[in-house]
Amino acid sequence: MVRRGIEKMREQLLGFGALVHWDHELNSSDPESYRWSQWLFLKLHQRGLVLHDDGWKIKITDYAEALHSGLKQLKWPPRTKTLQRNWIGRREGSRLTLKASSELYDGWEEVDVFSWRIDALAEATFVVLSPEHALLENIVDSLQEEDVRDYQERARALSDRERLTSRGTADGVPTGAYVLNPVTLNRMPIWVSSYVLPEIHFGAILGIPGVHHAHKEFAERFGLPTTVGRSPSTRRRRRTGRGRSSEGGEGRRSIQAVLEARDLVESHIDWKLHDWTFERQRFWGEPIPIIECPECGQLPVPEDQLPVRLPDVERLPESVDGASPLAGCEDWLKTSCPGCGADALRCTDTMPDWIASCWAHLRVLDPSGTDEIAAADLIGHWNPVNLCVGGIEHAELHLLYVRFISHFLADLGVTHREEPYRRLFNQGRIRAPGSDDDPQDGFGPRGPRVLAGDYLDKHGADALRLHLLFMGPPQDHVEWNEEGLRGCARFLQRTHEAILSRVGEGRFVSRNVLVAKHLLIRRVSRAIRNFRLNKAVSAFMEFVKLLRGDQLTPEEVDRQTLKTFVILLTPFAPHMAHELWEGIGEKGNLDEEAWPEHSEELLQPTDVELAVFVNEKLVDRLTVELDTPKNQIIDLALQLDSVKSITGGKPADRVVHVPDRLLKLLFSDESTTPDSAAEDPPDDSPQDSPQDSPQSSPQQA
RNA sequence: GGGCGAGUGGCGGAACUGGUAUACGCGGCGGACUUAAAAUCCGCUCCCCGUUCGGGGAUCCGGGUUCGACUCCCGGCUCGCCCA
Repeated sequence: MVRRGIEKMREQLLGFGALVHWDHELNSSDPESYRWSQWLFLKLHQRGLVLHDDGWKIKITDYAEALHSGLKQLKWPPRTKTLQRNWIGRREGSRLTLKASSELYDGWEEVDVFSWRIDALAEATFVVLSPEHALLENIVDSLQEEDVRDYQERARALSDRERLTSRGTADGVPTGAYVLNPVTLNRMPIWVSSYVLPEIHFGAILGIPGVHHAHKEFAERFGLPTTVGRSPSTRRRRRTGRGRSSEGGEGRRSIQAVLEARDLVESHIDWKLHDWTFERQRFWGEPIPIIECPECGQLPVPEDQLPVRLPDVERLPESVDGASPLAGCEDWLKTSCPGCGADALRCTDTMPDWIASCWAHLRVLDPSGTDEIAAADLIGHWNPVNLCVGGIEHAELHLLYVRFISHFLADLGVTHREEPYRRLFNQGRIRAPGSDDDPQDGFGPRGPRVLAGDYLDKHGADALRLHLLFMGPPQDHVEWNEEGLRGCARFLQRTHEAILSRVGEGRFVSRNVLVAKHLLIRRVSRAIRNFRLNKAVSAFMEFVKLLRGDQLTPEEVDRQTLKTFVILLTPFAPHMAHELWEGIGEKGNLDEEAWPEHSEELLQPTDVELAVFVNEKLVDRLTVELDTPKNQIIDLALQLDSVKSITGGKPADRVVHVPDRLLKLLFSDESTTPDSAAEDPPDDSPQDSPQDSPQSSPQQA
């Protein structure tokens, strides 16, 4: 089935005129290919980056700092970088160790909290723990114990999303326990709320209602104190949001120093990023190359025994109790321990599908090599990827994982660059109309599909390509519509006719044609550089329109212009371009033609048309030579009939001149509106016009 | 709930660093060719008022900065995307 899908895809790409290096094709379902996922796992395992407690995890958090700072050098869209940065969630602050106890509890427990506003510690009034917090085992007051148990039970049923969603209305229960505020020595009550996730901030939040709005809401809802009785000196600190003012900074440092001396606090960087859950219970994934031996425990599969293939099965085994279906493949499951040779079992978990795309950009360089992921010289030459094109939906996960693995491989010495993709472009998706209305009905996971093949047959590959590009800026999501497709097909026909009918007609090249040609080169090249391909298509359309219009005769369009046009068109409509290339009698290989360059000098006009404004009104246009001095332009403008009819030939009170663009003549009210001037009260308004001349009746011109 | 982004004609969208809003295409209307239709070609097409000239109003809404704002700032509304 996979093979059939690939065939189909390949057929469509060919039909679409896509240029693909087929000898670099990578099929991640091929064991010889997915062995590299397993190889990678073994390397991570070797370096101690694989964790196994509740499940398999990869310690991506070891690379948090590198992934955060590595973003700086990348030429990526700013918003994608922001998404990454937020996802990694670096926050500098302090880890504070507090003493916790309760009425009936004998002694003190320690609890760590994170805060980036330790300077406001004196204003802290409560602490909230996540329901999973270990401290809850010990110190919950017996009166509250049942409530807390219930609450923990309920929280377990919620997804992280549901827990975070409740922020504004976060619920919670008191524990009856308290911590001591080391500055004020006040007892601060400990609460439990599902809003606090166990991975973040040590699973404990220090409630400072005076600083954090959300804390204030929480405190008010449950009748917790929002201020401290006395007013500590730190209250003076201004609310500067980020706490970047020198005042706040100093306050923070001094308190920090005092607490540090008492060993209660230390600088800490908190990350939102958490370790990568690296297991799935699916059949279709790379098996995690681990063998469980009753004697030796978990051992990695030796590298020379890779790949661990998926078993050949007629039908998928049922998955029992949420275990992987692989647990039902007995022959596959049973193996021998690589350590002692005894009977042992394979790990039945498979890897997440993100993993293959973490190394694919290296493997495609050398997909048939058997000894290494790719030959070192090829990696040296091609890595990192110059440009990666992918949807914005990959901004967090894929791009984070591939960067992590790339950093890791650089540490291993496999590559010499940490970052995998130097440049990134996020293209949008094309959605079928009404995607959100009926998301059921066996459509794809992203809504109903639009099948390229249907349209290829109808109007041809070139028309479809142009239409796809012309629908909108490539970085935006657009809704599919077929309407414009005919327009593109029509454009191609007109182009065909326009070019071929001019073969052999040209006698010379006029300046107009030359300018149009260079303008086209500039527009198309720029559009490609900026990924605004829709604008390139517009440029072609305008050029063909000009060619066919009355303004140009066939005699003034030389052969070189036709040739240039065809070269520019090639990446957009390759089939048409090749046909035209032959049609205009060119023999060479079109694909090897150099990309045309435009001349900025030639596009510099000798005359420019200025817009002439009187106050806010566009009144006329004035054609002058380039670089005509301002005074001269003003004189010319004042003599225009259109201007005189309004101003009566008076000089302007003020002039704004934007070279080569516009000239704006500003008059005070009285001089342009005779009626209102007459009605104006005698005492003069404080309008400060430079030349103070309220002659109230401008004559008609 | 959070993060991010976007709102321009009937529709997709142009507008370079704040400087003539609506390029290009679709759709619509009118015309040409045709026995007729399709296809093709030509013209018109932001809205309102007056016959053309013309006048007024429009870039989601409300403020601000500026001679000048789709563009910059503040507030609001709506929609979209993502959330291991």
